[in-house]
Amino acid sequence: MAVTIKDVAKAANVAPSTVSRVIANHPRISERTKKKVREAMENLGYHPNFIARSLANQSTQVLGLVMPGSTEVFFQNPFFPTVLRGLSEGADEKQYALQLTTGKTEEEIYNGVVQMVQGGRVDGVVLLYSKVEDRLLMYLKERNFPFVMIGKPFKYVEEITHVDNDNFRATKEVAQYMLDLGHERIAFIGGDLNLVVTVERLLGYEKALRQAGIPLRDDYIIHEEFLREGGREAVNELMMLKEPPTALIVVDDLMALGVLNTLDEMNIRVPEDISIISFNNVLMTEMSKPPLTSVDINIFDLGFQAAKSLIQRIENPKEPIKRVIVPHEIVKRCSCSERNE
Amino acid sequence: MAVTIKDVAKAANVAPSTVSRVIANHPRISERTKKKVREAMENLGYHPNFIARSLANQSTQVLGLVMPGSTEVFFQNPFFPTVLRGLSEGADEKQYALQLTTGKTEEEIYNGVVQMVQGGRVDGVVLLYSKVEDRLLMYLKERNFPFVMIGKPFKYVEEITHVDNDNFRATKEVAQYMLDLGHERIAFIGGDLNLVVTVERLLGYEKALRQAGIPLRDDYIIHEEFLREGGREAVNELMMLKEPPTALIVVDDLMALGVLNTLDEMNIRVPEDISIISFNNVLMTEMSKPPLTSVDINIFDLGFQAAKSLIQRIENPKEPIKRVIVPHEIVKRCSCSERNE
DNA sequence: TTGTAAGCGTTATCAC
DNA sequence: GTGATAACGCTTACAA
Repeated sequence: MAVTIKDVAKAANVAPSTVSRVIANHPRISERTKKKVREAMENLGYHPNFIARSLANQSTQVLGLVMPGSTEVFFQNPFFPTVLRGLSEGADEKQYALQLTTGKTEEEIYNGVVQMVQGGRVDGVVLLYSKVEDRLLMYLKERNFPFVMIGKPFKYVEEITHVDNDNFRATKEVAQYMLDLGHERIAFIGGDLNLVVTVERLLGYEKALRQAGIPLRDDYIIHEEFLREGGREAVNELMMLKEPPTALIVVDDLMALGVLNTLDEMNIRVPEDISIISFNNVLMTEMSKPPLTSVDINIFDLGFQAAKSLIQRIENPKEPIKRVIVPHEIVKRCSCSERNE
Repeated sequence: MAVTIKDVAKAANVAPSTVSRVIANHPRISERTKKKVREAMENLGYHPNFIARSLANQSTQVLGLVMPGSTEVFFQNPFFPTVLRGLSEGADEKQYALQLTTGKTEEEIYNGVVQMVQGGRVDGVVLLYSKVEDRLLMYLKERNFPFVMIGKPFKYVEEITHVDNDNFRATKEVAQYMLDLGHERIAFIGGDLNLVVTVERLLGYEKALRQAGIPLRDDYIIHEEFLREGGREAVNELMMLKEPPTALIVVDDLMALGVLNTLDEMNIRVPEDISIISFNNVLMTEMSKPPLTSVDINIFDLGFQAAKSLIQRIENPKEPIKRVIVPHEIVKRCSCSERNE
């Protein structure tokens, strides 16, 4: 059995409560006893028991991370490890630990989170996504349980602490960039329409075109659920059109890679024949052929800020709801060029 | 305040212990009381408190995951999310949760794990790597704390539960494959020499060449710590040689991608001028130009088996140490061809 | 079959 | 300043 606070107390000839106070660095404890107790702790190799502490405190110093339902797809995306690294650093700074939800289906995940929350395993929860329809979100909101969302809430924007890019503006800028290069036949290859990020980006794209007086075409807007394969599919559809686009806006680098591959097989050159821009700016964008122009959304920061916001929310529940917008930036590489007629 | 076992007891007109027994599905409880209690739980919306349970049981149903010191590099590798998915499924099956260690430096991680372990936060620990020299390993081993390693232990192979590929044999096969294609000038581009996997693969490579009667050349063996950049570096060195190799064995797909890029810049064609094979068979290998021949090491399974082995170890500490070897397979794509003189 | 009560390792509220 | 003691929510002998 491990050495407890009582053992230390005995060894140092004080009461357990005194030991507890020394650990907490309570102010009114004489330096002498502090030293005495600390020595005893050292000698016995004492380490505080988190579980007991959690029970007494009603707080665990653990943050729960919630993946979207389609774990398999999500895990494949370089977005995940990077945001995780950000979360990890943010949590670490304040001495919080990270716990993952497991579960493959949406149902399993929901139940897992409910257990986590009601079971008192975590002090707060990070939603790593934002869906249009989300039971879990409603659950957390109703309980008033501390949570933060990475992405923009579909509803209740003012009532939910979240960390996000301005995806609407980013995509508007991206479309404008293509317009400035002389493109007019600009297609949009989006992801799962249940994700708010897809919606936001689509709206930004539409806005830019509309402002430029270019009519929107349904056949230029495609949504694919899977990343790599999705890219292939989309290109196949678009290139069959009588008037194929000369520029593509792709909502994910991985998908863009699929696009690039398929285009290559079709002997369509990038950027000479068609321009491509995508989102996330993950490592691989540098290594593709040609290197992809991509919007850096600061994934690490998304995670880092989310952890910090959540912890703040946990520790100061009275403070007002916070929204953090992480800046983005178009990183120009070699996949876009002026339109050649 | 949340609803507790006592509230349920009151509502059902039984003692708290009875409620506890119902939860545990204790055999000698009458069906009638079971029903009564369950209804009360339902009505009150009762959820067991994991923390309290953990304290009473001295067990948390949580597994700790330990990253190698160089978190940043590790997170970038597609290996990580895949192994995590495997761990997640393995843990989920037995209703265990996953907790991550945070911390950037090796020192921070070490302390984090010690806290986790001594603080009773986790029932067992997964080491996601195997290093030649490892303080943490020694620490866990000395305490006899349940843990499992993904990779081959450098020492105490018989005494440590681990899940691994047969990397020695795999690399021998890979080298043999190159030999069979007529290559004799085969170079090896390895990773961090502190990782056992690098060592094992190097040994397999050497063995194959020696068996074929081909003298080992120091200048054909290169080790790089970082993945992408490492690939570039290595190619630069190798191609400067008077007798550059005609085949490359690269220990990581990501590194191989860097290799491919650099080669392309040098106008060296793959596989016409040089053949390449790498390890891990991550998604990107299919998408590179040309698609990479790679050794599938079943990363998901490594994680899955690790979780299962660890849980078994936790629940049956008496059982003998287990070693699981996950099979590998060379997935032939387009980056290797017969040697052209 | 069920109830009583001690215990898990802390923290926190009183006293002194 | 420090020491008793109750409390956190659950499990588990031991009784009944």
